[in-house]
Amino acid sequence: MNRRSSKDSRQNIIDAAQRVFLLHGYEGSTMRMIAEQAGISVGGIYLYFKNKEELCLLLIDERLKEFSEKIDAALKKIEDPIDALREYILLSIEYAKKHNEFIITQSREKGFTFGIDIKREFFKRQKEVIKGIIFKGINKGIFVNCNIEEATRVIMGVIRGFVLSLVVDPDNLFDARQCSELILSGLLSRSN
Amino acid sequence: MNRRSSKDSRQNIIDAAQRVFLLHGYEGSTMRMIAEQAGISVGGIYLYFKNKEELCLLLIDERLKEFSEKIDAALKKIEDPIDALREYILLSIEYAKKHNEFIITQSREKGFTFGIDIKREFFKRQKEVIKGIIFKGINKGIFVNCNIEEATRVIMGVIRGFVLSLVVDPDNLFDARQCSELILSGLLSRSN
DNA sequence: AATTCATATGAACAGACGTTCATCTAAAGA
DNA sequence: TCTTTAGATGAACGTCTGTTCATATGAATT
Repeated sequence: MNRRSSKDSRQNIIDAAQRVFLLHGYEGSTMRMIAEQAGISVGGIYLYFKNKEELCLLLIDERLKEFSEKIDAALKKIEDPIDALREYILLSIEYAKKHNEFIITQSREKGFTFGIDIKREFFKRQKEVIKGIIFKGINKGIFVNCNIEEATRVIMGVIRGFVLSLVVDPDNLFDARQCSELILSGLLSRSN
Repeated sequence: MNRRSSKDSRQNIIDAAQRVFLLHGYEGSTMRMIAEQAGISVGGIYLYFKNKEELCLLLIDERLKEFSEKIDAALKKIEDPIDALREYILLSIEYAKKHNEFIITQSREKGFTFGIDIKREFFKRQKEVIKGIIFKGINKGIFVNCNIEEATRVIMGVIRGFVLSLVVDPDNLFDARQCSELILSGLLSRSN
């Protein structure tokens, strides 16, 4: 039992948990698995985290924040609403490929409460981002004057469709580019 | 301990399981819960079903078959590919509202691959149905000449997006009608 | 009434999991 | 060198779950 920096140990646990949750999901991951991956005892985890749930919630929070920052950074550099929306969809789908496990996490088993506040907050913010892009597009006369709320829901729904397809039918994923073009031409384009 | 018809008891268990899985998901449902709902002892369940997994798989199978039959019956009466596709999407989304618990099923050991063989078979058949509609539409000159495989993937992805939204963000569901119009106009329509 | 049959019961079992905590130990400080 | 500190250990605990199986019981038959 070597003495290690508590900072390192904490990070080791976090990294290990990320890997284990990714492979096995929340319920399928045990603290023993995570401990092994982290190279620390199972009791040692509780020196840093209150419990399994807190550990997972922290990861969810981090990942979703990370995504939001990525999006903000990317959109800051894009002026054209068409390019912005296209970029949003593509980034979303790319991110989903890596972190879908935190979106479809066990909400049902915990009575829809597990991480639900974090996710709701996240969805709310993403919704505002999309609405902002659409609104700007309409103002510039690029997009049709549509129901922004509804268009936003469709876009988010489509991205979620990709997420779920990753999980249940990974051999049949639609093309991210074609999908963004569908939304641009079918939902928002003035060329109709 | 009253004597009951074994047939009734079996059905009671199935009905109860359906209700419990719907509310709590697979992992969140215990055999004790199901037994209570069915009005039978927990050991009594094993007189009819081998185990929890078999009970759930049977339900998944039944529900997906039921849906397929509904779809087939409805499409049999529709000649126009536009109406057919529209009907397909609407029926899918309506059914998802009632039975999404069998599409997003997760177990501790198998994660989302629980029941995956049944689901794969189901997806395969639905894919053929959609492709059939698109193919007919193209032949009649109603739909654009597109990549049928990819169009099918997009359609299935969009429906899955609705399914997942039901679970993680039920307050923001897109409108089924608008969505089917999006697909019709943005993906397949010759009016572009 | 006694026996058989069909259905049911629920305590007990085995296993698994998250968590606790008495104990340990190496490193740092006095 | 001795004491303190910081970090770690892992067996044990309590709880829960799926499943088993010895036993029970009411209805039907003899």
